[in-house]
Amino acid sequence: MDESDPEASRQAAELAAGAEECLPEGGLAEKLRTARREGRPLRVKLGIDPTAPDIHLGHVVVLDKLRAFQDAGHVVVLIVGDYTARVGDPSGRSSTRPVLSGKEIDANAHTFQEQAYRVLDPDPAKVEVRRNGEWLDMRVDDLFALARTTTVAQLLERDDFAKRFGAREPISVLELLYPLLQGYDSVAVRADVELGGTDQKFNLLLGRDVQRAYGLPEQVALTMPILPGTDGVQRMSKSLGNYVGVTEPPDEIYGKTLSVPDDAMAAWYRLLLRTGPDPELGPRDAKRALARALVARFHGADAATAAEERFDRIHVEREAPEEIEEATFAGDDGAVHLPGVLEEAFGLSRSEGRRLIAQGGVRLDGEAVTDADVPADRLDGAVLQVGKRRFRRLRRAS
RNA sequence: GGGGGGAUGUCCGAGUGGUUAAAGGAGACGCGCUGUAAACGCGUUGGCACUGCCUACGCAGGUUCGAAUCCUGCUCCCCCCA
Repeated sequence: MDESDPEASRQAAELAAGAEECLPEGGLAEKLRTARREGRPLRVKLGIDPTAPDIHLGHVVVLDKLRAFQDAGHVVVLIVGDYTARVGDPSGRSSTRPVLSGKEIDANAHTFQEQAYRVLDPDPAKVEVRRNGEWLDMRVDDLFALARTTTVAQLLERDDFAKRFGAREPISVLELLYPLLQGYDSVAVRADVELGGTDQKFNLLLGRDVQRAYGLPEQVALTMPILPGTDGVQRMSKSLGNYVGVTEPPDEIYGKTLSVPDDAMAAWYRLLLRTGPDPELGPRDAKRALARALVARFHGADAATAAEERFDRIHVEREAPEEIEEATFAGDDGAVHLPGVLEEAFGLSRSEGRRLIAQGGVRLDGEAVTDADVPADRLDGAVLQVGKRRFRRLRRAS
């Protein structure tokens, strides 16, 4: 390899820091040299799925890396997978995912972009947003040409395909086509680098084959480690419900972070803060510091301090928070049936409310309620609490 | 074209005529404990002003004193052979 440009090698090492893999070996430095020679920035691609627009911390790991490329003067190409989404999810075993309308995709793409810009530099010179419908809405001849670039055996090498094929589980033809379509995106936008989680490794590498088939230079595939979700085991994902969204309020980000099992804490530190925990701190304080740092990142330092204070007040001191949302209840001067109030205030079903009362999970001004019927006088102005973290101040409806 | 298998509660999954609102697990929720919305233990987990009633096992009918379980038709899914 050409070592005449140590600057490129240095920048490549810096950009690949924290990545799981950066393939091929030396490819990134080579790309940087080429780009410099041609006097242009690298085009760094990320594909996004417009069916689940909310960005969570798992995305942030990849977006942070994109940001690093931007800061080094390169251009990020976000590809909204509108066309692939319109086709619908082919694997839908139990229920077919509803095919999104153009309007929904627009709305989702907009939301995604807005949230992604909390991490990315929104400077139009540094980010380009494209829809793959621009080029995937192709003629059948062109689709045939694309399909010819790859064999079924190649596609079946992908781990999850291989497993499903081995287990005699269904794989639709459309699913097999997905990696090709994604690869064609790289052709269309002339990607120099494509990012993704480690689960994307196959697709990113196949993109190289597709590019080569179209006579284009092959992209570098850069994969980032997968962030475990709040359960500490499975990858963070919206559908698994173990995610922390970047637009969530400070208290949610703080609390959810504290609920992460200790085992996963090191991964969160490494992937989200790019440091380790302070070795002076015990696990509890290390996790609190992590939670503060994450809230501060998306809401500012003051919000982080405030979120911690509220958390301590509710969970450590077991007191009601200072500010409580109000809820009204209808009642004359007699007894009020509490399950109805719970339904009104928290959206619980009445049966659920009854159960909670029976289990001592409902409190009025800190005292457990034992009877489903409560005098109206006792409710007005009182704090109604369900479990540890749901509070409402009651007001009689006038 | 032929043959076989399947659709059960939020999810996975047992149940093949009678204490079955439906085993078990996961998830969720509550209580206790605590270092926290962690871990662990216990409990709850269709709806309804609830010692009762209503609605539920793909959809629509039927048989029966009685059906998730049997029959008929329909819809959808999977596998094998060609």
